[in-house]
Amino acid sequence: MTGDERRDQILHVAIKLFSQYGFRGTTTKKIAEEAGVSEAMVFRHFASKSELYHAILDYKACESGNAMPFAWVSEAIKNKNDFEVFYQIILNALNRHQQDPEFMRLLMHSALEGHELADMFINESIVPTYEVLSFYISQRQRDGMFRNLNPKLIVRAFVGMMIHHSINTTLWDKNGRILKITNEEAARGFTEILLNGIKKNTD
Amino acid sequence: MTGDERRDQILHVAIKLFSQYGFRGTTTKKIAEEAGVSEAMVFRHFASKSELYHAILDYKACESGNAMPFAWVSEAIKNKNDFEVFYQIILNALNRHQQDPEFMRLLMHSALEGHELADMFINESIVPTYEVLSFYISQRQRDGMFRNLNPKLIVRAFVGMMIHHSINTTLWDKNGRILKITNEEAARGFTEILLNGIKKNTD
DNA sequence: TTAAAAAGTAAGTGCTTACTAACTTTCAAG
DNA sequence: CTTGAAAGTTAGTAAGCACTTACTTTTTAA
Repeated sequence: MTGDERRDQILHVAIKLFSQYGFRGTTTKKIAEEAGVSEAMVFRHFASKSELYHAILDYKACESGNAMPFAWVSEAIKNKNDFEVFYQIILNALNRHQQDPEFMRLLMHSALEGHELADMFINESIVPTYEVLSFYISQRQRDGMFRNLNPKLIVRAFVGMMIHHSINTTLWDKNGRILKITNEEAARGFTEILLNGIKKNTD
Repeated sequence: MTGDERRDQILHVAIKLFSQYGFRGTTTKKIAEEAGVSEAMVFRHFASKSELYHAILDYKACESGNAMPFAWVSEAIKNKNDFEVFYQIILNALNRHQQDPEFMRLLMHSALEGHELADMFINESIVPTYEVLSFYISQRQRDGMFRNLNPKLIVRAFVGMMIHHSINTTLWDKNGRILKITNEEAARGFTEILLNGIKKNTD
């Protein structure tokens, strides 16, 4: 195996283990074992355990960060298609989290252990969501379409439904013991509840 | 200091450290240091580190478990006072989590590390919430007051707003950089959104 | 007053950890 | 072929871990 291939393989093993056991809970020995090499090889590719963690940051930043947030709903935002705006954002998030459940765990470990991944995610994903959505909501309030609730509170309710459902389906209730539905159904249901909850009663 | 006093003190130090650094991330040496005793004293009171963890379980179970879930909203449920039912449950949860932010962290560490505290919490707190509320919701749907959405999905939306807001205020957005409101305002806002979101449009 | 029980400690044990030095194997270019 | 760099290993190191043993000090009750 070439150097780059091996480096990549070790990185992926590390992502898997860090997401399962956290940074502190993962040993370099275990990483080496799972990668099928000696521990010394891990340290040939990554000077230290925490450099390995930072390599994961870079990798994850490249993988998801360049997704140009909300470009794909800008059309719906422009057309003021309320349902489409919220439905697409939820559905996209649920699908992404389901495809990459490791990332959710990695994120939570990082948040609890106080590493940078959590900050990175908040600044690059959560904060923009709050900004874009609360701007859209206050615009629709000025249009007289939404009731005058605190826009940030509405976004928190929205993000809450979304994240909590993701965490449930990928972490605690994997087999759907409490609730088993498709992402489309969930996205539709949450969007309906939210929109009816904040719309002015004009119909 | 008497034996019981010392035991209690060590227990509380352990709760604080486990909630901060997780089970694996907390050393018995650190616990002893913070308690101002030698490490041997920790092992005199608790045979092992994991017995110490289980003592915390018992302690937390006694502290919160006997709270007789939903006794205090049974009146509102009987009277079918929708607002009061949801408002009281959210407000109570937000206040409890704010008073004891350690518990949220302990819970999340436990969920990620696969310890029993998370299961305990889910079975004794989350599952009953789902049962009581989805029963109430389907009853109100039969009354023709709520729209026919999946009751469990509604509860998930509800719990999502609640838990996510708690986690935000106690973990990530402590100083209210993203959103700063009182628990009463949050509870009122979430309840309004949810109820308007699921009510039949008869007004 | 005294003896024994309880509270507390110092100094370890053997194992695991992140990390390293010194060595061997593989393999493609000259 | 041969040679030299890259891929790989073995066998460590010092520090840190949960946990123990053998000891000293303090408190309490007869």
